[in-house]
Amino acid sequence: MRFSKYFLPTLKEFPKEAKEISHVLLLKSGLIKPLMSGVYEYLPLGLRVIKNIKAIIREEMDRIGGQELLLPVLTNRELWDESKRWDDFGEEMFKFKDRNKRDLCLAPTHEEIITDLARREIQSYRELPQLWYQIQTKFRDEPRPRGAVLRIRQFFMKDSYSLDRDFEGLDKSFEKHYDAYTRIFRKCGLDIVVVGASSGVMGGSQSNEFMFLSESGEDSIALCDKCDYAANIEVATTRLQPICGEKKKIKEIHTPVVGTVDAVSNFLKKPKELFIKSLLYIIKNKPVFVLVRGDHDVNENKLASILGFEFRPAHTEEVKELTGAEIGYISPIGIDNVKTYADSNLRNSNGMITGANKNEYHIEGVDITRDINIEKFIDIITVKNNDPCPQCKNGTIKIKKAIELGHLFKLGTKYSKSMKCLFTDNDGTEKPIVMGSYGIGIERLMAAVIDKFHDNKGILWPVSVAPFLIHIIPIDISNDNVKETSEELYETFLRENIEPLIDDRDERPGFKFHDADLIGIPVQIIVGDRSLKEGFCEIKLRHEEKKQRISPSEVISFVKKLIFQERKKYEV
RNA sequence: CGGGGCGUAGCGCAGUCCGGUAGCGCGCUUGGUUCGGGACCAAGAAGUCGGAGGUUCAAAUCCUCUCGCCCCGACCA
Repeated sequence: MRFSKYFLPTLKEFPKEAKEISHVLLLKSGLIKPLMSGVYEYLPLGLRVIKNIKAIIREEMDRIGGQELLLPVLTNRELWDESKRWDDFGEEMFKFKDRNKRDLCLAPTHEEIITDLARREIQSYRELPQLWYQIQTKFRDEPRPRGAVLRIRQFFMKDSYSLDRDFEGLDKSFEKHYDAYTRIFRKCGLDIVVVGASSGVMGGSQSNEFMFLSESGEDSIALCDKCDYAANIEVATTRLQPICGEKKKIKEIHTPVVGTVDAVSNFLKKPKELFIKSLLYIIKNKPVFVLVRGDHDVNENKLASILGFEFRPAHTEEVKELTGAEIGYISPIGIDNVKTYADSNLRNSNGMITGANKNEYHIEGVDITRDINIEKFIDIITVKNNDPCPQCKNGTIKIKKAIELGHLFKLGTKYSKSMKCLFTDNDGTEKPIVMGSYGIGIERLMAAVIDKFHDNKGILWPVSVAPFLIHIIPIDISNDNVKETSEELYETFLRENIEPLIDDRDERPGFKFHDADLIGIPVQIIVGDRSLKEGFCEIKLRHEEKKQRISPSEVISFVKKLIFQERKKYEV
């Protein structure tokens, strides 16, 4: 490709709207352009990267027996009503009506479409298992798109769906994907942490996320510093030492400060873990107390999965009406008609402090078993940095930011049951197909690669996804010697089926070097009059400082060797 | 949805407080000089001042409404 003809609008200045490094470099190096909030145009250079990423994914999906297909993006409401997800997705779905006033939506994912296809076409256990995948555009009306392609409303996703006869089959399909994903991300040069995760609106049992550690990430994950424990903060647990204070009688104490744990603990000069934080929720129109230790917060994601999605924090007035006190001075003590759930870590604690249900008063000496009627102890807190690991003896949890690149779900029979996707097993009975669903966000993957491979001048593409492998930089094209040599190299590489980018623009060297470093093509071949007179070109890897002097006739074989070596780094 | 910021030439911005009919840098066009890390000189082209309404002799500037974008939070496979 000739730079002079290439549509590659690099920016000279830093786009100030961009905060995350991947966002900055995607815009600055002319890979993408914004059209509207959360929707981007993929320019030629960016599309090349996306194609390479897709190729890696296809290779690995095919390797595990995946069959690529293409599904509609435009879908009808009826399908989504069957799984109840027309409502569950809610506003996040792009919904509209056709000319006949029929409800349609742009598919945010394709479980329903796959399930519908399978129920129409799969009849017998003999036709199972199947592993179907698609790489295509999906739509989600995100409340807040952010970080360029980190969270967008129209995006490419590789989604695969496994159809199995039983749960053992599902386990196998799941394992296959686990391996394929590991290979895919390794080929892209990314280190990945696999974490246990919540399945949310997808449903199903086991769910694993493939996380790329990055400060740009929107997810928080809990990692143990001693063992392999890793979980999304939405589901991460801990095992705190129970607080066993002195057994004493409960006693009211005056606390004339704002009713936050922070303020009261400061006022009483008592550590926060001695407090029981009482929160009042309304679950299915009924008030419920939720108790957590003062130094931790409730995890509403856990709350939802245990107590159901229909919940909300109680309003100030409701709290006052029920307890007679402001939020901050409340507790279940003395309030018998409200169910109370406590975090498991509060089990057996005593000598605790909690609200007195009277403004500016707390109670001390609380023994949770003796003084509070607990309906059930449940895992309900958000894990914090330095909490003890729930899995090993002496590990400590560290919280890290991460970008979710892939997600594996064991859907089980959620969709096949509700949509009657049945097959006849060898015993003659009809059974629901056991399903799994496995996604990878393509643009996020691209952003993650940039996040990992960049320096202060620009991107350093790994050869596995690089838009071009070779960037020929003639220093001065008005010099015949330079021009001829670089053109000859260009033509030769083309004949070798390696398409280089050649900067044939009549620009000054510095200008070209800056663009070259910005767009980050792995191998730079610098052709200048000065060095040609001494009989060589300069070869430089973008990610290394050193330049190597190679005579023009040996450039081709030298560069091919270089590329071969670079490729090895990303082989699996 | 809450908080903050911003819409003026292709890009980045000044001008808005205090109203007088639009400017700077980069880029672009033409000519020339240059040419190993974002060159220089000269001449030029290019703007519904996001949109609508209002106040005024006069609005980028004041008022009302509205559309959009970005960032933080809430939310979110």
